[in-house]
Amino acid sequence: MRILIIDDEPELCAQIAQTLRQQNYTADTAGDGPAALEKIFSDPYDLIILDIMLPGKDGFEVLGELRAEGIATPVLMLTAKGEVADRVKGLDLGADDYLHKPFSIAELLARIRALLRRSHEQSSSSLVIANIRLDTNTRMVFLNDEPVNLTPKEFSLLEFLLYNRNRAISRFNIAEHVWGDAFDPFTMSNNIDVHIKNLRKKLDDQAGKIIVTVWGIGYMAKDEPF
Amino acid sequence: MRILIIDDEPELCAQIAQTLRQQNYTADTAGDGPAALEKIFSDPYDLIILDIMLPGKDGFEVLGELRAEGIATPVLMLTAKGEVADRVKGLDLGADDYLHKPFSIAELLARIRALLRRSHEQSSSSLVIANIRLDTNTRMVFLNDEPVNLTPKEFSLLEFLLYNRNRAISRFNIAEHVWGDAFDPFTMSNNIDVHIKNLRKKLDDQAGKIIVTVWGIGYMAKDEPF
DNA sequence: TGGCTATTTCATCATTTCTTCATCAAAGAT
DNA sequence: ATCTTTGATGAAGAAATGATGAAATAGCCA
Repeated sequence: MRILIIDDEPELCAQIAQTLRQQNYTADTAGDGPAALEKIFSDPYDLIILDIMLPGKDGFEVLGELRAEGIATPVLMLTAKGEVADRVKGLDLGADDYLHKPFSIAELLARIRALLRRSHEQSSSSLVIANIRLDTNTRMVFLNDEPVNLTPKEFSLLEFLLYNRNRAISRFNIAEHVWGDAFDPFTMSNNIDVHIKNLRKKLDDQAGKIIVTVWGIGYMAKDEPF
Repeated sequence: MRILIIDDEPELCAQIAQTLRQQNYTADTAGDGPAALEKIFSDPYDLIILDIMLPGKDGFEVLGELRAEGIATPVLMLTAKGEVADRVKGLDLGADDYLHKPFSIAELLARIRALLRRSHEQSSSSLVIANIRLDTNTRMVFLNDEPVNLTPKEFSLLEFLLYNRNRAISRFNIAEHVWGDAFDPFTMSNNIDVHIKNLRKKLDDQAGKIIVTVWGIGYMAKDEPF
């Protein structure tokens, strides 16, 4: 699950992002409206945490632009002001929930779970491809109904590939989603390739039948032998 | 057993919560309807203690929403008014029992036990895994039919793991369920790990055969050696 | 209060996972 | 066919995570 945190206090952003990553979400941050919108448009998120008070373009404007573009991602707004007027304004614009600063991390997590459940409640928690089944709830993966032991990174990587099945995914995209902010776009290492290799090995994907290499682009999880 | 107390008097909430924790329940509290619903939806409880008089959304509304969402958790309603009308209204919505304020703690505990017994009487009170048997009623644990002496926290932890057998459970999840509100998400201590260690020792789980470590996530109680 | 037990914290060690790097293999271009 | 670019692989060091023993603190009961 990808979550974007939009707040002008870097420490708060970092703290929330770190907590979310510990919960196995993929968390990105943005310090102002334009940066946030750019990230959202370039690749959609599952949830957006949006502070009302932002320099330049404020939270309401960001929310308004989002909805105007037809992006229906759930938005959890953070507010220091407790006025009803703000609340109403946000609701009109399509905010999904509110949280007043200061808040406890426990409460934030509870709201996030509630919003994600609400928006995803029709979807199953199992991603299946060929003889592989990945359960996003229990974080377990089965190969021919036998559990496979994946490391956290391997799991997230496979989850992301399956989530985008039959679509070629660039390494940059993978890094962005699976590693989030914690990834260095200038690294020369072939870190991702190594994880792909390990995944293939564990999934007995000897000929790269399931995780296909897309030359010059990246990788793809393939359903059918086309 | 997780119990949620919904009342707008913080002292009463705290007092009940403390009493329940002494009885080895996991008790959370909520001061108003929305906060309560949030908690209930984000993770179900075994019993809900609900005051009728709440600021904003009253107890009946909360109960109505719960049942509308298909949540069948037993609800014990607290009421200061003794009217028959209220009683009928609550029963229509699916309240399971009533208690008139002021009440004695002893009576509250008796009702709680009765409700929990009633809601769990069809299900067995024994959780068995490998050569370990845990009885949720008597709070006793047997290893090869020999009683094992577990502390309250150890028991709750094992109970929770067994209740979620063959599912990887995160430390956060464990903390949330076994410690409830009384847990600090920012603690740096490895408290849970220590309890796991002690459990393994007492259960003679030398190679971590029963309580398995799920790297990067948490722990899992494993049935079969797959 | 004092003594007992349970719980939490802390420091350290052990293990697993992640990243990097060097080298080899494969695909595409000329 | 050869060259260039891109991907695959094995191994080693770095980093992160978990296990453990012991000490400190908190909670309970007489």
